[in-house]
Amino acid sequence: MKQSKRRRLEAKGWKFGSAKEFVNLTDEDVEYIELHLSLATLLKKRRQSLGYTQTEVAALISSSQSRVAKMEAGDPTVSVDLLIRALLALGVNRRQVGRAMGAALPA
Amino acid sequence: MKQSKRRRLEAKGWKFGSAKEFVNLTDEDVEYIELHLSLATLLKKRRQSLGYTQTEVAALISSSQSRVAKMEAGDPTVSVDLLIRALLALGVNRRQVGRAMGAALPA
DNA sequence: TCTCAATATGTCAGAACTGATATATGTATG
DNA sequence: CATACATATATCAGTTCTGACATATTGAGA
Repeated sequence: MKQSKRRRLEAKGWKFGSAKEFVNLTDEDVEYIELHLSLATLLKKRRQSLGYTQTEVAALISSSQSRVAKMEAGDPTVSVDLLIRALLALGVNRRQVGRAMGAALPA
Repeated sequence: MKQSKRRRLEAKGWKFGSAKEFVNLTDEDVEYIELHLSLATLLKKRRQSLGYTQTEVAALISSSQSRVAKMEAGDPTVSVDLLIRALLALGVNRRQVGRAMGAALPA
């Protein structure tokens, strides 16, 4: 896997295994992170296309603005479960969620 | 939504809101549960097609046989994150995971 | 520049999830 | 039937995730 891709992911705060000098991501790890980021990206796009603020979305899903911000930022402390629940709350169906999961990441 | 579908889901142990007399699932809740069960089904099929036991899969993903059993059974205490990580560990890529998420449930 | 709404970042107690363990229930084979 | 292996179910302490809160940063208008 590409160095550039690693750095892009690490910048979000993702860290695996021994963070000694250099992170060692397996292909599965990368697959998981990219999937996570794909959902984060969709959430942000969906919210914006609906014209909602993060605060409004937070209310919709009984969460908080700060957590919605973290969701959209691809923060590692946010679970895929939460991302999916947020998307469903914004009217995305599971087929669309699945589609997004497999989509290529924006550069 | 159909009564039969509700009962099928409730049987797995899924409960929402006030369990007073009758469960009240929103469409989003159902969408989430079905997505969850779709992944559980894929995991079981994938494991079986690879000829692994639950114990072997557990070792692969640093988990336990009992948790793998719960994963495959669609137990509500299993997160979608864990299901996805298990699938990735069995060589399913994120596109395939996404595809499965949107698939119709077996009757 | 100042203001203000939106978004981002850091922290933490409580809630949810996890692996481990024990044990029960299959389900074959001898 | 017993033994053996696979799977299911229950429980629980330790870990992770969560909403809430505080605060910082950004961006657009006046």
